[in-house]
Amino acid sequence: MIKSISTGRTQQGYFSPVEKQMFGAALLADPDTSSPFSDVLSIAESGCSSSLLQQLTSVTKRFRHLKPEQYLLRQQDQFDSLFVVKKGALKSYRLTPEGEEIVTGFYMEGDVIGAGGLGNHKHFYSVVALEPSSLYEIPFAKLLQQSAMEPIVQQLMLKLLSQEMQADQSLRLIQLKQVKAAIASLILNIANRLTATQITLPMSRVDIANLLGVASETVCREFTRLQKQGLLSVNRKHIVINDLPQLQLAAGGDCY
Amino acid sequence: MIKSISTGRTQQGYFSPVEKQMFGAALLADPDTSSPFSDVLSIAESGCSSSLLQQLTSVTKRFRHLKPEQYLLRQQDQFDSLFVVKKGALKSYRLTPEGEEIVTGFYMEGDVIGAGGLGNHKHFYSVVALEPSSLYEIPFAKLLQQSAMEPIVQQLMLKLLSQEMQADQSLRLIQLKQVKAAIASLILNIANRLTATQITLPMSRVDIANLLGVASETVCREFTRLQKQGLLSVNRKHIVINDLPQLQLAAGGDCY
DNA sequence: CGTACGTTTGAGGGATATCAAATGTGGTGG
DNA sequence: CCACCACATTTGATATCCCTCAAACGTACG
Repeated sequence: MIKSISTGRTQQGYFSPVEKQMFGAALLADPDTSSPFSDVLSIAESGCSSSLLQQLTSVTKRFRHLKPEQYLLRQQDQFDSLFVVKKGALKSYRLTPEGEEIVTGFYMEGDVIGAGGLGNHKHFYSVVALEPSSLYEIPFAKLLQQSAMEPIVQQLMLKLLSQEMQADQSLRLIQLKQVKAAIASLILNIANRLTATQITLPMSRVDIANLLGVASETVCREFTRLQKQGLLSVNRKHIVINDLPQLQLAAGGDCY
Repeated sequence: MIKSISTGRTQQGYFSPVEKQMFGAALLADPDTSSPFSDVLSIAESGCSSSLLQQLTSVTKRFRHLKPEQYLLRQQDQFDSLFVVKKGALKSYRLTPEGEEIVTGFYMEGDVIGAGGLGNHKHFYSVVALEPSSLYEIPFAKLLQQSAMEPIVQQLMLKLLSQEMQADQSLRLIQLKQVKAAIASLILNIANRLTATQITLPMSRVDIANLLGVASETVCREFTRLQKQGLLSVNRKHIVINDLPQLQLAAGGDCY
């Protein structure tokens, strides 16, 4: 457990800011249990009680289970549902006209996937599992067809969208950093989510490179450099954080 | 008028993709006129007719007029309203802990501002006018309090959010390009919006640099280089497109 | 055991940053 | 209307970061 990393805030797509409540954990509460909803009341930031979650869990139509390299959805797929990651890790990406992969996000427990496709009823990226994963499926399109949506559900929807928006913003900010700082941020973020100083990355060096828009060799070299400086121990995908304060410093502060 | 640039799609924050209808123009229709709504029926992508616009215009509480360097909103401001640009140009930005400005978007006619703040009721960037601007104000927070929102208005809201999301995505993709390609994309985008081969940039070189995450000198040099290659004529903020096909090529295709 | 693939390391080149200075340009006050 | 100042833009020289091509190295998997 890392005390100083864990700020008690939920991250979206690895890079979300600002949320103060364990928002993701809320949705992760098993739909057929009834008690753990108390965490969640703050979602709508009103006293709206558990009806919100009941609404949601009642519309969580089914679950999806994916093996590594299986696709959750593909670019240009019709938008039908939102997904919330229950367990596992996934990446989303687009292809350039030249066929290069541009990774647009990583998703772990509690993250919401697919909100961006809502506007024009098409997803604009593909999502594939990096490890065995299970997800909640929320039939969003169906919700929209209802003549009048419960206001509290509306608020949740909007919150989901807004969260994905902020995740995108954060990702943009990461990309502006130097590679070393970006990687430090990435490691800190994952460690934060898993509340562990010792993590196993779900994604490859190439995936990280494609997220940051740099060459995979550069990612390797920066990992090596962070290790030589004593901040990390790196062995393939196994990472151990050795000097947390220095790593935070290298990340340029996790302030954004 | 540039034929080949004008694809008839609306851009959001300069970089939005995908929208096929003149979405912005819809909202720009003067609220007290009654006819020019026909363009707009496609917004909700159903045959929902003009009730949508009536809803919207009925809630467009008031207008905001800003002189250059006046602020529309500030980071951490409470979220109350969405804004739609009627005329002018604005930029949004955040400050790094070191006080550097990170430009998060430019906004022109028809663009929507502020959707990202919806989730946690706070705006996460400041927005300032680059030139004399006027905006529609949509009291969004108030809309949310209504016990049941018209489904068609819900759809519009979601579309607005989704559009801002796609704009963010597009911006990320731009940032991954080389500076030359990014600048070419920027010019093409503005020219596209204004349907003119001859444009006056509303933003400074520094603003562009802060958007792309590069040094302002680099932006200058790339402008110069594009001019030397005969693609553009550059005089301060006055830009003339001389070789459209080549410029599109330099942008890496406007495919994303 | 061997192959396939992801990772790591090396050398050289290109793109961009940084520091510095020159050049306009618009605005302000005389 | 002109002189001057403040500021944005442009250009130059050098340093740094990152890319590209290449090869070596492990590690997992058949």
